[in-house]
Amino acid sequence: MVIQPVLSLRHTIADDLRSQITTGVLKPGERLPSEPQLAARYEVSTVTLRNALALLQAEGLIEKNHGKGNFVRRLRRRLTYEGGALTPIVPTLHVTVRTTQLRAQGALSTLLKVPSRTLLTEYLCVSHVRESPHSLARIYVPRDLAPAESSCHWPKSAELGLRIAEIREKASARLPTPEEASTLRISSALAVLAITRVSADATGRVVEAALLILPGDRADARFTTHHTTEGRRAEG
Amino acid sequence: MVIQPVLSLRHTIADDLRSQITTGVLKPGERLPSEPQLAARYEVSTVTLRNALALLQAEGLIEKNHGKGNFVRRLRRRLTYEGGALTPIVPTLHVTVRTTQLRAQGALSTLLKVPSRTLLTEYLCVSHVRESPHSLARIYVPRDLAPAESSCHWPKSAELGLRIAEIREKASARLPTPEEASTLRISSALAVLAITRVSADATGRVVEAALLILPGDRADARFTTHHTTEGRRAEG
DNA sequence: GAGTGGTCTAGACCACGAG
DNA sequence: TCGTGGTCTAGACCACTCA
Repeated sequence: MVIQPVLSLRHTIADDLRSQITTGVLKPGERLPSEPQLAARYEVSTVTLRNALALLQAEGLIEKNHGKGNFVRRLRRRLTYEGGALTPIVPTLHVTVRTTQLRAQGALSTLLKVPSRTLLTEYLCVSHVRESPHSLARIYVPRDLAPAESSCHWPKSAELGLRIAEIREKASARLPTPEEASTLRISSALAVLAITRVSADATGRVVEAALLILPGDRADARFTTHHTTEGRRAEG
Repeated sequence: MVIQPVLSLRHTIADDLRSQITTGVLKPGERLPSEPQLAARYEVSTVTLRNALALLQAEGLIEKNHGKGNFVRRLRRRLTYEGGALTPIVPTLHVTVRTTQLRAQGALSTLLKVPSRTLLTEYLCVSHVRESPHSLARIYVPRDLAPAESSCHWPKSAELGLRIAEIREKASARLPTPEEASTLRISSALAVLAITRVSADATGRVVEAALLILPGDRADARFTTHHTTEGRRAEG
């Protein structure tokens, strides 16, 4: 028995604006009337109107720009991260990479199964789709496995992939940190898919660990598992 | 260059309360002072204080109860959904199941690859950990594959699992619908992990489709992929 | 400087829970 | 009935963008 409360004002307003967006009355890229104007139109306070907009923002329908206005988000193609694949990000995207040298420590050394203070190379990657940031990745590789000259891209499957025998991926949903939100230019109320990916070679040595952040409104992750003849059990 | 703005009041207050929770000054299960009291203590308006609490709520640190107060959430063991496994939910959990007969339609018939109006059995499952709801699943099975007498549990691996040759899982992050939030007793600001799982037999026939909702603050999904000898490519 | 969104205030009134 | 959180108001002032 689900109790259905009377819709609050902000939900009513959000529903109205949502239908205007989905029916095309408000077009992608278009600027909404200013908040005081909308508040007057709906005869509510600006606070209530802003609460309504916050709902749409969390759905990824509108985008707020301080000093400029609220805009209907252009429909972005939903991208799919392919789990278990040998390259972490769809290679057709434009990617900005920053390489840093650091030493393993805390959770990072646990993830990579290396002692503290082991030399690592970090690749900080921001992928873009048409000028707008799309996903964020922090990739860690033990220093002795990272090609020395890779200053503008991370090791490709040709370099590291052949070693990989097993990939473990852990997916979780959460809200972005303020840094992630500003890097990806998303609302901090929009859920992100956080994927921790650990790749190991045949000996069990971890050759790569990656932390991927995908905005929930435009990215999925897909995983495929094959079961041969009798159901093979996953190891505990 | 990340711009670091001065922390807003609500963030400052949230940070203070967060540290009180993590250091144990506020203990799990404990009730926080009332909102007017906290507002007076921090010398802010109740609106601002509530905004601070909303941040903690989205992190899963506190729980709001209308008419009772705000409570520190008891630390719940983080559960892991095992991707690719032959049973959709950890079997040790207590599960409430409701069975319904319906006909395929729209997205559902696409998912199951059956014509519209095909007879289906729906299993609506709510799993519990110690009296509190933990995850939500809607599982659909073609009627002719569902055991007729299964009124209180869905087909087990012994019944359906042996048929399964391939499992495809799509994971996405979003905010819960109001219904999901009230069923799972979570804040509607807390991200959930939504997993769509389609299992097919060796002939490619879909034997089960499941929609799983896992609260982001207490559940992960884990996927393991093995690559034999030379890197096997995933099919497009 | 004009217009926009971002944050905050000091209240009001309603809905829920428990005694 | 009383204390709690939920929603809302009508302002104020600050920060950002653009001309």
